[in-house]
Amino acid sequence: MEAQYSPASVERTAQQFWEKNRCFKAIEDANREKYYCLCMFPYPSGKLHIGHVRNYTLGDVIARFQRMQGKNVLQPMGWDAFGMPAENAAIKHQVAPAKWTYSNIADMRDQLKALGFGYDWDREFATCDLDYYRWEQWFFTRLVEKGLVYKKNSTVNWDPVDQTVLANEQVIDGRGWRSGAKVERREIPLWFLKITDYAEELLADLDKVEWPEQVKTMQRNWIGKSKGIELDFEVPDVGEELRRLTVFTTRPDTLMGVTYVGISADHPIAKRAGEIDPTIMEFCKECRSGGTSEADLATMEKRGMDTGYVARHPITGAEVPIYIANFVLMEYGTGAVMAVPAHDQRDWEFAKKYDLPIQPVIADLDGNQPDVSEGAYTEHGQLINSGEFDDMLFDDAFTAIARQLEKEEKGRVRINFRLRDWGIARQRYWGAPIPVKYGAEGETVPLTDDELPVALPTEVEIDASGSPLKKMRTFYEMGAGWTRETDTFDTFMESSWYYARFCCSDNQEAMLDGRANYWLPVDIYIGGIEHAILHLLYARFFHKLMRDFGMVESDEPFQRLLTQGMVIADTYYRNNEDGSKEWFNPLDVTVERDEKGNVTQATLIADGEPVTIGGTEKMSKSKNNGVDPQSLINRFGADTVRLFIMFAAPPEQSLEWSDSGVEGAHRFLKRLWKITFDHIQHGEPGHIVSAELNDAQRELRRKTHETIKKCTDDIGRRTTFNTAIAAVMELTNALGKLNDDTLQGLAVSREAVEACVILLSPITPHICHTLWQELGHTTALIDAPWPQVDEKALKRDSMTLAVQVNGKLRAKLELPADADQVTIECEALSHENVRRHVEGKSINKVIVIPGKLVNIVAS
RNA sequence: GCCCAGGUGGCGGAAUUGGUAGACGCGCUAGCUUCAGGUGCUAGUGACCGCAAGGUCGUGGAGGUUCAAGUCCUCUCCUGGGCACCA
Repeated sequence: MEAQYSPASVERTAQQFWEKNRCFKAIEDANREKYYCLCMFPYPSGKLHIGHVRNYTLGDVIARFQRMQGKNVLQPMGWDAFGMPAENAAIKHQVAPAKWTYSNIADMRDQLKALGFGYDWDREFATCDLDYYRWEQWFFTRLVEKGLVYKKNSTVNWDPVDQTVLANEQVIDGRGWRSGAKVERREIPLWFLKITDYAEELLADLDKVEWPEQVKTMQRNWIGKSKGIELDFEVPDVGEELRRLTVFTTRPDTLMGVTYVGISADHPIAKRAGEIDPTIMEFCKECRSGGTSEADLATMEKRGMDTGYVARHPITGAEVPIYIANFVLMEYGTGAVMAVPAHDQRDWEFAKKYDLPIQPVIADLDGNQPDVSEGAYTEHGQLINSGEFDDMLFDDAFTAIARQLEKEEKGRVRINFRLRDWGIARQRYWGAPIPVKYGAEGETVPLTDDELPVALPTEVEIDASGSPLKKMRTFYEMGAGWTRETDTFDTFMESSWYYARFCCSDNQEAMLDGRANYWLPVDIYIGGIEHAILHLLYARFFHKLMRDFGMVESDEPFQRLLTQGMVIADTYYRNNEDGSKEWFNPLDVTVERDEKGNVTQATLIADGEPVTIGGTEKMSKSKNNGVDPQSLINRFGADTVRLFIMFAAPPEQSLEWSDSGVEGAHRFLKRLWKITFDHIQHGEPGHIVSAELNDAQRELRRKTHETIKKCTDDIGRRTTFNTAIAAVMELTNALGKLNDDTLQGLAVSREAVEACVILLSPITPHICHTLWQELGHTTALIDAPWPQVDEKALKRDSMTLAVQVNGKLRAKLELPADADQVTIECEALSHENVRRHVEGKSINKVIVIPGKLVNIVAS
């Protein structure tokens, strides 16, 4: 065995062994328990970044651990290859998206291999492969047949200079990112999937999955089921077809406090008012400027204008004004809201601004009328100023008001969802073409099976003015007056079912086959918390669609979910003369510290001059605080990178990058190597004979089995890999302290060394592979079973008890493990320091927590 | 603006069920080893007081519940994620 640890050769050897023996080839076997471990596949943007490394290390550790538990493990990898960055790169570098994407994939695949991840590469695919997206097109046409697809007008961000649709991220402060032009909200017809048909089930089935509670809560809130009343105001002066103005409210108990009605600028009544009054028309136009995102809409200045029309209150018949309000959107609900300024903060602010009446109709539970001069009173309470409904509480008022409205056919109880249907059409090139054709007479028809698939042309030139497909007659002209749809699918479509395709990616005849039911559902799905809502909700929806077509049997795609935090790093910068900042990579900066370790100053190595220390932020190109995984692998090896990433923080938290932390991880692996080397040098151990062990040997043995117990729980159940690594570090520390060359001494040391190697092997598989062989094993570590805890070795003869007086620690007692309550109390009370603190006081109570502490309550 | 998280030594973090706050690592300090070190080893390291024994304070802030609170409750401040066309 080499005395020195050299990661490059160790890693090459291990990776060649795994590849030669096809260790990660997953084969369906009905007699074995399967484990499908999946990480969110990457967008092939160019190079792997540390966030990917974190994600995939987490997955690989779990996959290797489960394999050692005897499971038949599937861990695939592929590429989420359609999307905007490829188009942006095409504009910037004059390279076609397909070429750029496949070249990035080749680079990133090499990097994944260098990190030693155990993927079944035979199942790999990219979503931009025709063999993948053709099934998506086929499935879409089936969804059309089933009535789950429809076309309707929807609002998009329109850049009037570039004459193109912008994504929300391309709208910065209401302006197009490239043109700088003021963005307009424009309505165009788009394709939608009826995800709302599944709203109830998407909500209910959250109870079936083992996901973090916070993610389930976010999804529940997103789906947003609420019970309310849909009710009709009558608009007398607007003409028969617009006479009924419908709103939805979850607070019918406040109905008597309605003092105006707010409508969208796109509402038919607003349009009618605009036809009459040009200032209203102008106002409606202004309401359409700015971005479409909910954050934009929620933070913009609330503005409104009186339409001149009035609405008749459905119960009192009183007339209230109808206002156009810029925060009411036609697409959400009915495009109109009833406003109760006394009990809704947004309505309150609007009423104050436009001097509309504020009428309190809810008192607190003691019947006190609320003060609404400084803000709305939004709590539930008892009704006042509400005529026959006075003194009712929320539930009774809801029922009574609903009954009356129903009787008069002016309203009905409704379950409402916040969730909206999924707009799946994009006016972009680099995506899967939507398989629809349009006839000369305006017919819209899905393509037939023999017209499928629609291949995306890859020889294209791209500029900033929208999709080239719209200019390619060879693409869209189908003959006989038929033209093809030039919109492409939202890329969330591809990421909604790739996990299923991995089960049978070689099938050329069908989207999925029976193998999907062997592997699915995914046992654990690992990826960024930023996907908590959209991607995960769409994938759940798609799974249910596939289930209803009989392609999968399970209700949910992902049984367990692990959401990882982001990777952050220090930032350093200098201010330029023009007010901008120049950012320096942490590698180019040295940090000085005082004798306590506090950072005093940071200087740029290149010129020795100081730089400003910025915050610790998400690794990004713009802040120049990224770390290149490849250079780390070259310098320290993949195992060091994997170890540091798993050690620095638990998976859910953000991970702060630290170069000295990486060095520390490397130091630990060198130490592990040296400990194993030294141990082997000391000769062959005997067999452990429990009865013959001395105290030090017994103690190390107990530590070994405590560590096995803790690591098993930390990796398998808690997924806190940082604490598992810390436990192994403690074991190596204990191991280093036992210098015992007797046969029994070497035997317990051997058990401890092997435990370290095997427990770390999912995390640092290469070094452990080699050390295992050096320890004389003839079979490979990857096929070794996970170690078992010897409960007998865990037994202790004595215990340490903390003794508190009035909750403050005053002494520690070492007592036999089987000491009884009376003995414990006597020993605690007779301790010198305890006596000092209870002197002159009477003891009221003694609380004994077995095995932990004694608290003496004295006064 | 709305929804969801998170704030613990100089730093990353640990404390799993209300029961000894600071495991493990980084950094720093001292010493030893080595021709040398960006090596290895040993010891120390929350703050304050004290020669020591020991004591006081301490988990973003303010209250509260409890024999006991980092952990539970109320309010509040700050940071991060998501908000439907970034992936």
